[in-house]
Amino acid sequence: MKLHHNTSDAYRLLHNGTLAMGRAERQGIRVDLGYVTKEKSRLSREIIDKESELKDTEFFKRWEKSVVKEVNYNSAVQLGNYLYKVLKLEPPKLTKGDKGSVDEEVLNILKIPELQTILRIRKLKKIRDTYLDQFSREQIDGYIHPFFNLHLVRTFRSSSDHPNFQNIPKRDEEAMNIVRRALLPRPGHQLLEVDYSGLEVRISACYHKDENMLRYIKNPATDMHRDMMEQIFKIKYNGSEEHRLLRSAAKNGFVFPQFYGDYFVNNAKDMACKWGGLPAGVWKDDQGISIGACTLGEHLRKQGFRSIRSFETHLEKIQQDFWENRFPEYARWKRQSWNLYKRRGYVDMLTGFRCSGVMGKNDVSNYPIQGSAFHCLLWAFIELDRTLSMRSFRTKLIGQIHDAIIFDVYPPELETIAKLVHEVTTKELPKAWKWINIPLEVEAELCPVDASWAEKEKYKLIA
DNA sequence: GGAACTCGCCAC
DNA sequence: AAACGTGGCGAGTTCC
Repeated sequence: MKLHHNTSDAYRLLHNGTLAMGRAERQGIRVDLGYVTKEKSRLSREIIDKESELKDTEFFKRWEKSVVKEVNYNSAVQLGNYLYKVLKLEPPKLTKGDKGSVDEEVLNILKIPELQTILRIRKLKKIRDTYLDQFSREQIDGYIHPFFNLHLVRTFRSSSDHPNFQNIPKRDEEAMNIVRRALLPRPGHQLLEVDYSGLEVRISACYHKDENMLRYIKNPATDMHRDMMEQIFKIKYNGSEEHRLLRSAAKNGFVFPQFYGDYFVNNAKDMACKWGGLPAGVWKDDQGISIGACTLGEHLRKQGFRSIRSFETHLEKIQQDFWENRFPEYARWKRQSWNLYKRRGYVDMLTGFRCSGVMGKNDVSNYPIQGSAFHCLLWAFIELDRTLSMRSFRTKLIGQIHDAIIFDVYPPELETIAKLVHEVTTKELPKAWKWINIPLEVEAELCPVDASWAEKEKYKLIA
């Protein structure tokens, strides 16, 4: 596939973006090296403990007897052989290469206590070897300098490496705390993160201009994920913890995958496994969906769904309704883009970039949205970087995560910075790019002075 | 000893 | 008819 920055606007964005990224790269991010060293050895101690716990089991001794050389419990191949060939268990799920999978989901399903130990070790190793190790390896005088590449990604998004600053743990509480605790502001400064809310969904609306989608975006009283949750589970949203969980199942298990081009069969399976706590295997059969204790399963059973089949059929209808009635203009835009691509061999982005070459149906609609959503962030990043250097602020931009900017803030400048960021990201950008037909919103998080990136708190940019 | 592959897992 | 988009990186493995 080929990419072109075929307008001077697109060229300038890449040119100025590269310069701005370069400045952030040179600034770098401060690392607490003493902490990293101590934390790595603490993790190593726990790994050794768990290891001896594992090696002490009958499960492991049988494994040792089954192999000629030494057992490596970190090896997916060896674990797969042991579970599915020696112990002759039925693989609940296969990998892309058609072998028995041994990922986290599968190991949880198998209900073998020793596999929990392996999962624990995997997690600790991930934290130590992928994140903390990278920080100590890449740091120079106590600062890491992640690269932000603008020339590597098919969609004209960015990527980051050495170390990758764009995949630092966030959702897993423990991993998040351990890893982010290592990243600090400059002495006497504080870290600030500003995120665009729902940027890709909003940018998609700039392409398809779907009336119903525009209503959802423009009216803060409405919530498409809540509506989808009510439709899928046939209940009225009441804001309880349970209902919030079901809303997130609807959002991340149906709405977003549908936008990206997934379909109801996968949605049903995925929702059942991830939010219903159900083994993947049983979904192949026409088995009951109330196995185990699970919120989602409970609700579905109450609604009269007795099998995966019936839930699938239900989601099939919802999918139909989703594209035919809820977002018909979005669906039309997807079809039109695909037809246009088939005639011309390329798709253009609203930001002046062109993707051409062999693309799949989903790519044709996903690439322009993903790319130009990032370009919004990039435009704001360039503008803020320019203003901050021109006015000799001591606050610096130090990184970017697709729809978020990370600042190292000099506290006396905080209020000025907050106003400026809000102005540039939500007001100036739509003035510069007339095709933005929706309001843009940002959310911010701020760490206390001298506190690590683990200590983010919600922060209002404007009063 | 390195390239290229698979698998698993982190982010948006 | 077909069926989820973009990355980086570590460990294990195989091949040259």
